[in-house]
Amino acid sequence: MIRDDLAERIYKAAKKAQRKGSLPKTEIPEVIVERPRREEHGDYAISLPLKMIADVNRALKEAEKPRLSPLEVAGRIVHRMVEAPYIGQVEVAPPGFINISLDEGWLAQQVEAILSVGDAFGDVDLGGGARMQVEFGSANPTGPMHVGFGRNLVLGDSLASLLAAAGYDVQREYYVNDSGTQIAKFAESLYLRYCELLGREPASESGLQAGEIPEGGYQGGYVVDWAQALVTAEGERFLEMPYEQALDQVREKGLAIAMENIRRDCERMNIHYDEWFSERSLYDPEAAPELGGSIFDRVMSILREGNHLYMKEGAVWFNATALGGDKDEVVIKSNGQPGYFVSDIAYHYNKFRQRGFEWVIDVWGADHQGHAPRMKAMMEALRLDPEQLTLYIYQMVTVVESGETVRLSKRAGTQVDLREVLDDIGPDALRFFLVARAADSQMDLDLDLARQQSDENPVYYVQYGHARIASILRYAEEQGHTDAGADVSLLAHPSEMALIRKMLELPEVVHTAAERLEAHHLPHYAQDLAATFHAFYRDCRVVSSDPADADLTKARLRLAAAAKLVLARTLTLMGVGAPDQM
RNA sequence: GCCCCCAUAGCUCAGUGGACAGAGCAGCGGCCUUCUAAGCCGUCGGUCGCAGGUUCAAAUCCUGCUGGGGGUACCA
Repeated sequence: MIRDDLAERIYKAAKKAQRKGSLPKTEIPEVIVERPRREEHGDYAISLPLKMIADVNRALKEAEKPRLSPLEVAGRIVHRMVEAPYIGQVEVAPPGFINISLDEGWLAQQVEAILSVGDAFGDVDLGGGARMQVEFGSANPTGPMHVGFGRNLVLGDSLASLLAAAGYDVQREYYVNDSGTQIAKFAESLYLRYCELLGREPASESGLQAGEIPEGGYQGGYVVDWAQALVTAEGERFLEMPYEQALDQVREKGLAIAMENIRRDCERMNIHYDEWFSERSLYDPEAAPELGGSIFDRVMSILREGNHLYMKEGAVWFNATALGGDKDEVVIKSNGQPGYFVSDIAYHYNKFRQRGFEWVIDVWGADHQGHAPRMKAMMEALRLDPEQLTLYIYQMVTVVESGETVRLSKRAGTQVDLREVLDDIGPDALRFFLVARAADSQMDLDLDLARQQSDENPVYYVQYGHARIASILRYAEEQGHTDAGADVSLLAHPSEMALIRKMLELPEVVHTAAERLEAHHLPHYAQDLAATFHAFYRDCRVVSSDPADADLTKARLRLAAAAKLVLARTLTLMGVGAPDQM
């Protein structure tokens, strides 16, 4: 990448200046190459001289030599710089910057370079093929997916795409929480509604009261709908069997409906998982025959052997505080049921020890942030490096409708379904909206505003750019133009150069976004790129009817094709469609 | 109380310790007889929450304060 190469050249130039005696031998800080805001400062700016100046003058004073200005330091570094084909102008600017512009002849050739790389343009090698997992979107399968979870889905999926582009071998996984208290409550609620619809009393041993969703149960209207589906598909047969058996079967049916809903929503969001991992399998000895028992059994014995467990008040606790956690955590509840935390331990044992992921990212909402310290303690207990697990926390989405904050609870049935919003504003606009905000700032989703502004969503601006290029290419073909034998060195117009420059930023954006786990850079770059294309469109006629322009037309068709490719890649990284027509 | 995140234009938000703080939307004024006007051009709009500190340089780092969100369960 140009940015890294430049950094190295500057570093070497500074070293050489020191060797040749034009600069004193001070320590050279890391060379940071930035993209200046202002055009007249070139394509890249280096402020190294300013960072060095204090040390340099201190050393000069000790040697009883005259002081230097940062500008002079910059000049002496530049003097030792080795040329490169991509380097155009190199300037020093007050107070002590080194500004570098790309060579325009080289820039023009990059159109061919981009086209030859094709769909892989934008890829960088940060990961070196390391096997990793992004686990995201793992909503409890006890109801339809809530719109707030859309943020989880979109951030997780875009991160996965970014990391794949950055050279990691990425696996996308959904953790199906198909065991535990929530599922049990959900099954009871569903069973109760089922009885109601059939006008029957719940089985006496259920302890349920007709018409009364139990404490902590699910009140949402969808439970009635799903119960109705059970009635339609299964009739009354669940009432003709013992309660325990009926509850089991109702739970399985309910789970299937919930998962089908979730899968459908993911499909619509253009999210495709490699694996749907069942929590229940952690307790199933047959799921891990090589362990000679369940994964749960295995981690319990590891924890026991590591002296991480103790008894208190009838429950088994994990001693997280001894490993730097903030508080201890219940592993086996006093009723004998395993708590969620032990599932997490078993799950991560499976991820790292059985499946061998080198790096795992769990995408969590801020409402789960309290678990982070215990998760790190868990890694220690499993004798794993805590650095291998990244807990990626995003702040909550609050939904505002008619000027009021909607209280969101799946159990109370007051949530806004993801599907509703998908129907309103569509997946592309929703994805773009959700990915555009940094994960650590909370966001308000004003549904009225979102509906009203869905036509104004910047995603269409970007997609329109792509469609416009497609249209130009179609038109060119109709007019009998091809880009065969094009000579891209004819490209020299400032708007052509600007477009090529912008395209070349994609690898840097991918690098930065992947390194910092910040997907929100993508939509901002996409808008920039589209704007640069629209400016090119304004200034440069691509398909000319004048035979004298035939060569330029060919060159510009190549440029347009490259721009189309880069726009499409950027949209794809966000999971947003790149239409050829609007 | 303690822990985490946030506060930048009317609104929604970008902004690697660097040069005059940006974008979209909203507002105002222009531009279609040639490849898509879902576009382009111009204009209006800022005590970067407040107060200190570090630095040659702070929206950015540190401390305190104010305001908002989340957490602090044998729920997940």
